[in-house]
Amino acid sequence: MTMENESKKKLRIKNESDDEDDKPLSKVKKPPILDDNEDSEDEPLSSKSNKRKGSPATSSSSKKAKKESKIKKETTPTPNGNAKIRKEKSPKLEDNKEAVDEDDEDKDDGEEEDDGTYKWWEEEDEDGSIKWKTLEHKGVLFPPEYETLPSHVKLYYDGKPVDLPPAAEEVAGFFAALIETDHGKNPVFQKNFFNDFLEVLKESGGANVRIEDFEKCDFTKMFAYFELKKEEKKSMTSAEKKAIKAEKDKVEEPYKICLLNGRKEQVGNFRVEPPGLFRGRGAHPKTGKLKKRIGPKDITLNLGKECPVPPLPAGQKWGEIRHDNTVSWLAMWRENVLGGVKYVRFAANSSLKGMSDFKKFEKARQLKDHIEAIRKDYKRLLKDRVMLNRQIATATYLIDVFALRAGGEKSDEEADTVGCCSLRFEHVTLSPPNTVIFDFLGKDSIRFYQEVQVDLQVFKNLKLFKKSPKVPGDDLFDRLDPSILNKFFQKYMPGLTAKVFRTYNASKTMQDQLDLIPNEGTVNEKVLKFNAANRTVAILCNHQRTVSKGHETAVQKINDKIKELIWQKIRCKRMMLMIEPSLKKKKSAFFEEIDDLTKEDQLTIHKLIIERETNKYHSKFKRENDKKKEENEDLLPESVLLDNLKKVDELKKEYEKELKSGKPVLPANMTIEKLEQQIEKFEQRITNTELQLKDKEDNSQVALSTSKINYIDPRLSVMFCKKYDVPIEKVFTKTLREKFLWAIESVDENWRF
DNA sequence: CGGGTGACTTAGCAGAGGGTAC
DNA sequence: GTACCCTCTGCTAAGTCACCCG
Repeated sequence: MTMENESKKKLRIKNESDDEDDKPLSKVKKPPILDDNEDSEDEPLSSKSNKRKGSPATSSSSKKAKKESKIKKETTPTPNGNAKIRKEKSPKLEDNKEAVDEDDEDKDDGEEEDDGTYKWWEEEDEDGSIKWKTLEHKGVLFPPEYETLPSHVKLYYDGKPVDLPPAAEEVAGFFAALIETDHGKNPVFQKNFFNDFLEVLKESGGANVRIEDFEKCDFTKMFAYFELKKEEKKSMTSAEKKAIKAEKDKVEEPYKICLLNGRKEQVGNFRVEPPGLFRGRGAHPKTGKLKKRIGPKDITLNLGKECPVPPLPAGQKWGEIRHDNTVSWLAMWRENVLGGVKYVRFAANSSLKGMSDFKKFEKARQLKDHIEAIRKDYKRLLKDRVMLNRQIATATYLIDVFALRAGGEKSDEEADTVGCCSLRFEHVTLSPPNTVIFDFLGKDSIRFYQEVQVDLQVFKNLKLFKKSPKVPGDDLFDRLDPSILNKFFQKYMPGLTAKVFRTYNASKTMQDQLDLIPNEGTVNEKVLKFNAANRTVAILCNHQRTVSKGHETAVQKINDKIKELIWQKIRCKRMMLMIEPSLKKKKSAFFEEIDDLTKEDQLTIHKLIIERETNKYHSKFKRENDKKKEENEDLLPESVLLDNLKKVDELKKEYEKELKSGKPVLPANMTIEKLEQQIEKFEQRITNTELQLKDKEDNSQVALSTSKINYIDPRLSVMFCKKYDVPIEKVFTKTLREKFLWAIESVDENWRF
């Protein structure tokens, strides 16, 4: 990995001198065309290539760009009434009001009277940089102290039991719990864990046995102990479980809510992350490293000046107390593995989060008014003679059409994943005339694989960007990074960045898909259609999930079910012919399928049925006898079971005969009409089951939730529900309903994205 | 003026919890 | 009532983007 990165860097440097190639392009005097309908601001675009070539700096672009966007803000016809849903003078709500909270259900009869919940979306919006006036909360909840294992549970080294100091035992335990998982089997994870483990062991005084080789460590006893504990927990009575839950709730309670400007709001992650082993995604070089325990001294609290500082046990102190009302976090600490900052924030249903969510979608909606111009421009710029402009245009195309992420640069301390700007030579394969194969790992090391047709000029450009001397490891967009791209976007619309395209295209796609759904059928059918629309969006955004363990068998089961239904149907048709042989000629199409199932197929189905029946009687017998045993009654004689099994045996014989003759036994009183009805029923069930199967298959690798939570404007879902008479619970879970309350309350069936 | 980093959104997964079939 | 399965929630890693500082 290091090697790769090394070579990447080298190649990049080499690239700079390869300017030769594009000189014909970049030398051209002509200013970037983008500006032709703007006044005359070409600098921001050429800034990076200027830098690369070390040309005399242009008078700082960023300030200008800022100024410019400000000017634009004023001149651009503001996207009108979109910004506010409803306006209201809404009083400041000086305290006392917060006495009412959770019981909003009963309260919302008179919604003009906004007691209960705070309807921020009906308020006048300020500039947004001040997040709060007062903020009061109880701080954070720390994980419990480590409890040492019973003395008989130990790590074994080279066959010998090891006495570990508690600190080291804890770390060993972190690993022991994972030995059966992919992480535990990952050599990088093992190595990183082991290094940190040895360190902790040394610091905590060492063990009775000298430990130096990971391979000689035996964690199985510890693992078994954890498994045992899990079992114990599972087999607790529900009363015990309830008691534990109640205790947990009680401890959590104070932390759950805070006071924001005097109003109650929920806190999100008030729990400090417990120590453990870092579980990086994909091929993360630091995966397995020890994530250290965080104490009060590591925590910075953020709250109002006048608010009481949450107390701590004697002798302990908070790391720092801040009163920063320009940020929306309540507490913060630095984490040791990546050196990043972790925050305690408001919950998703809080007004602050809701507001910024609303703004996000409004911004995306605003893009509607500019997208045409942007597309027109980038199509033109694809042929621009300035290399940078071509790269900007091509990247914009990829972001717009394939919903790629911006793709910022990453260090080699992280997994090697890419987005648009960081795409490399090897991630794109070109096949004339215009087929492109994308194959790379994106965010969370999720594979992006797509074989697509692109605009001819895009194809040519990609070819140009791959031109020798570029080789695998080189950046495709060697002039580009997200900040250049975003500066380009800001020219069209203030606040427009690469990620807005994803939101826009996702919501736009959803709107278009919903428009195609006819208002008919049952609620469940409509929900299925809704999910299908959702799935289109999820696919666009490449939201995946790993196929669940049981998926394969579940699919097999459904397939068996379908086969059996088909068999039943065919059987009915055969019976019809037994009653009325002349039908075969009269309705030949109808009877076409009667020989579709092979003997083997039929036999398999028979076997399945027989097996099922046998099991049924066995378990019935057992169940009834268990009950009798418990009630001290006489047990059923074996003969009861045997009688039932005899019935199964007769059925089996019947099937055997049927298989030979091709003729089922005709039940008494059977008529053509009855059979027709049955066939219809079977056909219905077959269609339903097939739909169910398709849904399952289609969904097995696609995660719908991510787009529903982050990309699809919730007002679309609300609109759908109102328009199609679908209860909102069918598309939003309880948490989502809370998160999207602002959307649920503010739109009707005519709303459009 | 560009690299680092703070603050925020977006992401998949594990485990809890709740519903359903037997 | 139990086993199983699927959905939902909580968790925390991994992105994006703006701003700050040397």
